[in-house]
Amino acid sequence: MKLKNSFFYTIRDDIKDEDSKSGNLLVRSGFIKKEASGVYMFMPLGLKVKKKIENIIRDEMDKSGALEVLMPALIPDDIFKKSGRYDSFGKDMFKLKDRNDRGFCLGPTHEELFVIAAKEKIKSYRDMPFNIYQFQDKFRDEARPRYGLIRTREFTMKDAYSFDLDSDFANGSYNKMVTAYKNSFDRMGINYRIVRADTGLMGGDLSEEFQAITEIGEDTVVLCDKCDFSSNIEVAPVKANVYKKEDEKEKELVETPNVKTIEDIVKFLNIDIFKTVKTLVYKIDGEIYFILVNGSRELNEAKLGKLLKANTVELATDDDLKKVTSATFGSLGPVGVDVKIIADNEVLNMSNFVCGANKTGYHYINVNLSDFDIYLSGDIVNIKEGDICPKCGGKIYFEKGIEIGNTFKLGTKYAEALDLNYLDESNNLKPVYMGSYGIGVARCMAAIAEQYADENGLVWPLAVAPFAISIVIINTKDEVQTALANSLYDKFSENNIEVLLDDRDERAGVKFKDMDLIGIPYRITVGKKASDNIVEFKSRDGKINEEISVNDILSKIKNLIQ
RNA sequence: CGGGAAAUGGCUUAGCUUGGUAAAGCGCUACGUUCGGGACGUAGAGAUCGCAGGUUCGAAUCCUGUUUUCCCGACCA
Repeated sequence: MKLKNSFFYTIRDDIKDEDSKSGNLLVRSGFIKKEASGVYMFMPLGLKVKKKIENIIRDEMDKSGALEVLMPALIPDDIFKKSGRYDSFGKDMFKLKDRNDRGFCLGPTHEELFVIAAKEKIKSYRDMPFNIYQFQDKFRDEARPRYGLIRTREFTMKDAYSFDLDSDFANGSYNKMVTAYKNSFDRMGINYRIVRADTGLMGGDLSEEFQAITEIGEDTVVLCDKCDFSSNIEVAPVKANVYKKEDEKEKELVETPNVKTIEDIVKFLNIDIFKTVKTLVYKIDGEIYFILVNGSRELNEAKLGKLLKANTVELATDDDLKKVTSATFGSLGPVGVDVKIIADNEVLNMSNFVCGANKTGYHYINVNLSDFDIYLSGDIVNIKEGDICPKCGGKIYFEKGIEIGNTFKLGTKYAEALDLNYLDESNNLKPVYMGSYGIGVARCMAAIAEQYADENGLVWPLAVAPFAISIVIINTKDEVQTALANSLYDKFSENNIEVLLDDRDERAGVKFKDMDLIGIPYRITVGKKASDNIVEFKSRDGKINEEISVNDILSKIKNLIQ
């Protein structure tokens, strides 16, 4: 590509309303442009990077034996009604009607369609295993698009689906995909961790996420400083602190005016936060519960929901609370209330603790488990930094992550909902075991931009860079320079090396700044020494900066890019 | 969906408190001087100030509504 007279632009100023590093740089460098919240155009260089990422993934998918297909984005809504996900997606689904008033949606995901496709083939146990995948734009009307390409409403996803006879075969297919994913992300140069995750809307038996480690990630990745434990915080098991058992004292009512929060009570009574119990009020499937956690802990609603096998878990309102006690938030506790009480495991280890007295402005001190009844207990809190690793006893720390890939063992959930069965050797009808596997293509692009950028702009790893080399002509009026630069351009092109020629009539500084901003890995500068057949060779990461003879340049670059 | 902020030439912003129909830098056009890390001078083009109402002799500015965008949170494969 030659820049003169081409569709190429950069923007000098920071972009208003594009605060993330990757979003800002990708827009400034002219790779993408925002059209609406969470909706982006891909410009020539941006599209090139996107395609590179897709091709790496495609290559690894093909190597794993999967076959590429393409499903429609426009999908009749009744198949989502049949699987039950029409309602569970709710407002996140873009819904529309055709001219005959038939309901359609823009596909938020494609499990249902792939099941229908698979039915065409699967009749007998001889028809499996296989894995089919696609690159397809997904549409989700996100409540809050953000961070440039990281959370958008239309995005390209590589989604794959495996079909197997039973759980063991399904595990084999699953592991193949994990390998393909590792290879893909390694080739892109992404720093990532594989973490255990919640199965969420997809359902199924197991979910793992590939989390790119960045400063602005949406997810909290839980890691151990000693072992390879890694988990999304939403499912990280917590090893409850064990406290020294004290002799039980008699509980005592104390006046605590204006004490609302745990911090207030810790200050007011001058006690250790670990001696306090926080009481939260939740409405779970319509019923009010008091939830007890140690004062230092944060409740995990997903864990709570799972413990009760509940469909809806929501914070109770003031009105809900009035039905069970006259006390207000800040003075609630488990003693003397006619409400089911759910306690975190850690609370079971506590004694002589402090909690609200269900009388506004009062707390109890020296409360013990014998002072109230616990309906149910379990692990219902978030792990926190400094906690003991549930696997090895090391120390837990957090990183922020962007979910770039996700793998699910779906089991028979979709096969049963959508009647995907096969006949086994003994002529028994059995449900198919599925797996589903997604990679967010543009998220990978954003994650790489986040991980590799510096103060001058983007720094693409070679594998995903829009071009391997840029050639800058210092003085376009100098015929020697122009001729040399063009001959180098032709030579690289002939050797299938992707090259960008900056032949614009701009001052040298402008071109240098632009080449840095768009992050081309290698740059050749054709300047004063062109007449001596000498050019400069520089790498974007700063590791190489030298003068080199044009006779050596091709072999040098071939060596670098293999 | 809760909380916060913002919307003014292509981009980034000033002006708004205390109403008098728009300003700067960058970018763009022309000419000249420059020319190895986002040059400088001169002269230009380019904005019904998000939209709709209202108050007023007069609204970018005050009031009401509305739309859009970003940030924090909730939600989220």
